[in-house]
Amino acid sequence: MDIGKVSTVSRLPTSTLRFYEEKGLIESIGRHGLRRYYSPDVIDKLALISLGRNVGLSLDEIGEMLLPQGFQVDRDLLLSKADELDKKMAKMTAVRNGLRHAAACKAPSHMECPKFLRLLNIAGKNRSRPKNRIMSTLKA
Amino acid sequence: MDIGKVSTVSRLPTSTLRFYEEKGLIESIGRHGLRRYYSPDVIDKLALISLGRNVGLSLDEIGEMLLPQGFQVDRDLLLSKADELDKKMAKMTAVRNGLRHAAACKAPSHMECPKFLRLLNIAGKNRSRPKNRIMSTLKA
DNA sequence: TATTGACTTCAAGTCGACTTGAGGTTGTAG
DNA sequence: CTACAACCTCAAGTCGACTTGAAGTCAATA
Repeated sequence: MDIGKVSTVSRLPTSTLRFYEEKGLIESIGRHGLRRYYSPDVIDKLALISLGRNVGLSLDEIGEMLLPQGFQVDRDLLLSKADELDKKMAKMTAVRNGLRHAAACKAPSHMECPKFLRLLNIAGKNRSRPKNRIMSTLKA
Repeated sequence: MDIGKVSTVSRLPTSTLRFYEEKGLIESIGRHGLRRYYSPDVIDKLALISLGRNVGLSLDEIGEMLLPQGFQVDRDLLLSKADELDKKMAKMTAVRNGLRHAAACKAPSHMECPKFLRLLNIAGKNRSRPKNRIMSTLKA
């Protein structure tokens, strides 16, 4: 497939595909003249990358885990990423509960509502800021 | 408290505190000369902000929900953010499962392992890229 | 064969979330 | 009363993840 086809089926702009290739996340199977050609396999790989981005992994993190044949590398890394996801989900659950409570609670100030504070303090454990960066807005 | 105290207890640099103030996320209760003074309440608010950042909300999103007295604004917004968190957690669960499977599975290529693909396809539903941006690495 | 639209490269721009730096002010310990 | 650490402002820089733009190449259709 050429890059245009990959772009339409993956729903990613060609600029992003070139950028991913430059970063070593995907590779073309060759060129026809200047033009990149891709194996259809790239589609699944791109889906995996998008999924990773969607759950908050950086391109570098994804790159560490993603060899030509899918997720791989040392199993410990994979498992530790899985654990990180679990931790983050625990926090997200607390925040979600806090939001639902705030939406339901009649208290004038949530900062003084013990239930609200309790919900969020559970998650407040381990309150470190991320070392490098941000996360997608939950648009996804 | 002065900004230095807030910084040490919140574990956020003063530059971040000034930046948050500029964005309207927090406010000082006044000045002594040039120097900002804060009510102790700001600490909880900063904890809420950090928590929000940690689970992937942008400062703007947090700002929408965070009035002087904590989470507030229209309940529908709060509930829809809660729903977004649920959706993202569903994806994260799928990825986590995929990672654990990949770590355990002896198949040479996960891209051809039906179990792996099935795990991730669950999450592959609704595969759109976020409109604006990223998410913290899971350092937190 | 000439055009055109899809491709190419490379450099620079953008956005969110901060951080850093230069240059200035001030509350307080000595 | 002076030194100085801690504050201040404002502009510019950084980082990840892309996007945009200029300028060029080329395969396929008219």
